[in-house]
Amino acid sequence: MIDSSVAVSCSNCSVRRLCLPAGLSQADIDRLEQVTRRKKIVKAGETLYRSGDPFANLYAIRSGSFKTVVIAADGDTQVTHFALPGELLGLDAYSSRVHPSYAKALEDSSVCLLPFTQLEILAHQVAALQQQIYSIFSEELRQENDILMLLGKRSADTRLAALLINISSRYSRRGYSHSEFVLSMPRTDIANYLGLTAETVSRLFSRFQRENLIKVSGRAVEIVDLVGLSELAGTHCGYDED
Amino acid sequence: MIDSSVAVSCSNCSVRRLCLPAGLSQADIDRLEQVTRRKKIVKAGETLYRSGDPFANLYAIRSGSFKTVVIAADGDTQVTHFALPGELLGLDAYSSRVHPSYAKALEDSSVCLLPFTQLEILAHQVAALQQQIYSIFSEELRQENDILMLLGKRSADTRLAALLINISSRYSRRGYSHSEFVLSMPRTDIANYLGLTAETVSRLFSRFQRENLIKVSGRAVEIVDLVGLSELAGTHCGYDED
DNA sequence: CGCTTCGTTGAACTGGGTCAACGCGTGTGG
DNA sequence: CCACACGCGTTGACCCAGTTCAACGAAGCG
Repeated sequence: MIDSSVAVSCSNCSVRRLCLPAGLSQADIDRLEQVTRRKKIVKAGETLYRSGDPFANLYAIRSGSFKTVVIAADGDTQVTHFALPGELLGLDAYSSRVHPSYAKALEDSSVCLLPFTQLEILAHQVAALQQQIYSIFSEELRQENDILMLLGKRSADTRLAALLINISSRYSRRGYSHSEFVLSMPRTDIANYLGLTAETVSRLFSRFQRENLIKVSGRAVEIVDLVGLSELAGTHCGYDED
Repeated sequence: MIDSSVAVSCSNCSVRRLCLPAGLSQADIDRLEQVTRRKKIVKAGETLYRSGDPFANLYAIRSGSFKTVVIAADGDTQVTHFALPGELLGLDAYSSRVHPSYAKALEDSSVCLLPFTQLEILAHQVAALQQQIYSIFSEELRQENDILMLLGKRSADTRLAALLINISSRYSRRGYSHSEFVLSMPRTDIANYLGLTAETVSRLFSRFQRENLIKVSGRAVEIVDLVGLSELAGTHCGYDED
């Protein structure tokens, strides 16, 4: 499973500016690389970790994308995140020492393993890294607030609009087009994430297209009227659009 | 606003076992107390911090309760937490250095101020405290997952049942009865939190009483049939029932 | 090819929202 | 000390957004 031939250093990793704190010296980066050397390839549909797995690593996504899913006692599931390159998985496992959710690759993906105990030790020595960890935790909490807001009281069209804008801004953040992208997840996952049904999501895609907000062809999306879509979404949940 | 006469040491604080990591030495506790000496009284309806306030402190609730609320760009609000004694407020403000939500006291309350920069320094010196901070962050994320699950696909009765069980277990954790308690928040806040309307919540309280799951009288709740209520809630979201 | 998964669309149904009335407690001012 | 108002909770009647059920086309894959 673990392919060390994939090993690429942090300093030339395509997502480095998202993973690394700004103020790290070259020496610090070198030390971080010692900790993060192991990479892993995960094929589409494979799980990165399962619910109940012992917590050992955080995972930084280098390429591809994942969904994280929690399973209720009655077997019902809830998609809690769509994770894109440069984002971190596994933070919610620290306190219980067990992953409360599972992460499944939506497409062929590669991740960087961050053994948390080693990271902890390094963070203890490098203040900037420590702060970066706090910052990631905190940012994660803030984003959850946005999702709560979305699921709490919003109509179906608002939810989908907000998701599209969110994903758009996250793609643009990593340097890709913010107006054209290919969703890596099926409609059912989008529906589950938004607390809707796949049918409703499908109808909304059609309606958005009819209203000239977007163009859709399967999973390929082009945002035609960003302003209109943002208005629908209510501007909040725009996250950080650099 | 800040009343230092309220100052009580951590070592005899009634919620200490919730705030403090297990493995702290007396010397470490003494040092922590240096950092956490300032207390604040917040009357019912007053805000502890507002959305947009600069991030300076975390707040540990000593007594009373709070709701945290995020405000969307369009002015719509979402209650994201009900915080009870022993719980921590303000973690989501670290990354942006600004509170993304506001916290309002649901009843007369008192909190303990934790200046984060000082806490950070201390945590750097005391590993157990560092781990406790990670743990609290992580636990917070895990709990958000549960709430997401709730708002995602659950019916109204399931949501309310899950909230009641959640609150019950949190009260029992701090040593109070898990079967009888007084909700400190109005119906409208419960409804907002659960993504429902006050009318629906009210009807559900009535229905639960009719079905002999609970007894309600205004905000006073007695859980009559915990098993039945748990089944309705789907067992998930039971959190930690010690 | 046939089979399965995915997306779309239509038609009918329903859970929860909306609107409106009312009751109860509390606080306030005459 | 009472009258009145205001906030909060409850209940009823109606309605609609989104679900459910079902059919069907398209795309990926053995």
